[in-house]
Amino acid sequence: MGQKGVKKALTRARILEAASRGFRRFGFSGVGVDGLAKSAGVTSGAFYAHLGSKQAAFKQALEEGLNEVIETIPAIQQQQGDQWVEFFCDYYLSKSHREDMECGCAMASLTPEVIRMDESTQGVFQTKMDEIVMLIAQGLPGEELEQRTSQAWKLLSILIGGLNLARAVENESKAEHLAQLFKQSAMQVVRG
Amino acid sequence: MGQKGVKKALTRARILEAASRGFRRFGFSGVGVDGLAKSAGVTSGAFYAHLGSKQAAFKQALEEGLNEVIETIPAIQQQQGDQWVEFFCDYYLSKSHREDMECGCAMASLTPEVIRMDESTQGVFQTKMDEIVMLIAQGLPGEELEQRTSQAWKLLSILIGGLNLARAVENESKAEHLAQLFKQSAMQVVRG
DNA sequence: TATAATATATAACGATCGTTATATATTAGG
DNA sequence: CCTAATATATAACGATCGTTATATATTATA
Repeated sequence: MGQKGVKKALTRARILEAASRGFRRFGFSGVGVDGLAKSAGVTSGAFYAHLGSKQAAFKQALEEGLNEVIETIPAIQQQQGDQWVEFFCDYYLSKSHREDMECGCAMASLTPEVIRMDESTQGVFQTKMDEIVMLIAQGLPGEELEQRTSQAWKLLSILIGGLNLARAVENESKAEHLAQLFKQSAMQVVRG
Repeated sequence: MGQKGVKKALTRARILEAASRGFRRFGFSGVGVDGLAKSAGVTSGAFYAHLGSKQAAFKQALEEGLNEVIETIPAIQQQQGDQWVEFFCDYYLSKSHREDMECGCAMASLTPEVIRMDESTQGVFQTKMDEIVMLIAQGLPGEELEQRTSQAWKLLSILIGGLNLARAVENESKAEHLAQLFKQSAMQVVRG
């Protein structure tokens, strides 16, 4: 294959990245294939050649977006040590993350979309979320894995719900205030 | 005015109700004006005569949906007494509520949509959410109102995030398991 | 360099989008 | 009953929707 295959893979990655950003920012129905292709610097022909269909593109964008979380969490755990949860919550509810839907965490922006998707796409979501929860649980203090898994799910519900709530609030200082509250709430879950 | 005005108001209510259900189920961009009008038993002409535009319809549907919450919470508080929070959480994360996006709580289904709306619509959201939080805070135990207000916001982030997460999970028994977890988490917030 | 294979663009499809203008029922007031 | 007002339906607008078929570049191989 050689250079050609590499270039093709790069183009596919660029289109998928653009689709991923578009879906996060505008939602599945809020953006069209032409728009997604255009923001990747190609036309719809290339979009379909690489990703198959809009639905298939969403599924792949979802998978890629959750994979990003799966790669990020261990990195944070290693970098931050015992304080990783606080660091993670801080980042998750930070102003910059609140303001950047397009490049923000796929869990927060795509979960409401997944609800309306077909079984197969929901299957991808479920598999990847289980993986994410496992990684979080492994990094939590405590003995019983089951309890740490429960804590991880609780943590996610607070972070996802909290980020969406804070994002929906127009007033910036109010959003910041809420973010602080939700961080407290998240940390409380971890402490038992 | 008489009978004519009454009939008009009823028609408007029917169209708004249909719009509200459609937006909750499919999202703002996931459903069209023709579809909303049809499910109200009218055509787009009547839709525009009564609600003005699709955006305006969303705004009014949002307001009506949050008003429903504002009416429901005091009713539950009065009916259930001290146990009202548990009852509320139970209902909020119940199977029937999970399965019924169309008639379910507007906070959960519309918050992700509000993020993408204009400032004016976000203003409606903010005003109504403040009212809801106030009602919840008034019904919580504890002395300081500020702390109870904080608890109310935390409660909402868990319920909204939790409901969306549980809804996105295809496996029913897993969804039920998560719902139980999120209920625990919600109750923990209230207990301090 | 000629040819085969592949990657992308272009063009078109019918369908639906949100919206407006106009036509047609229906009702209220004289 | 007739007429004015009002409520709703119909029809059309240009735009965009997701998708497919075809044309055109570009590249690899021989």
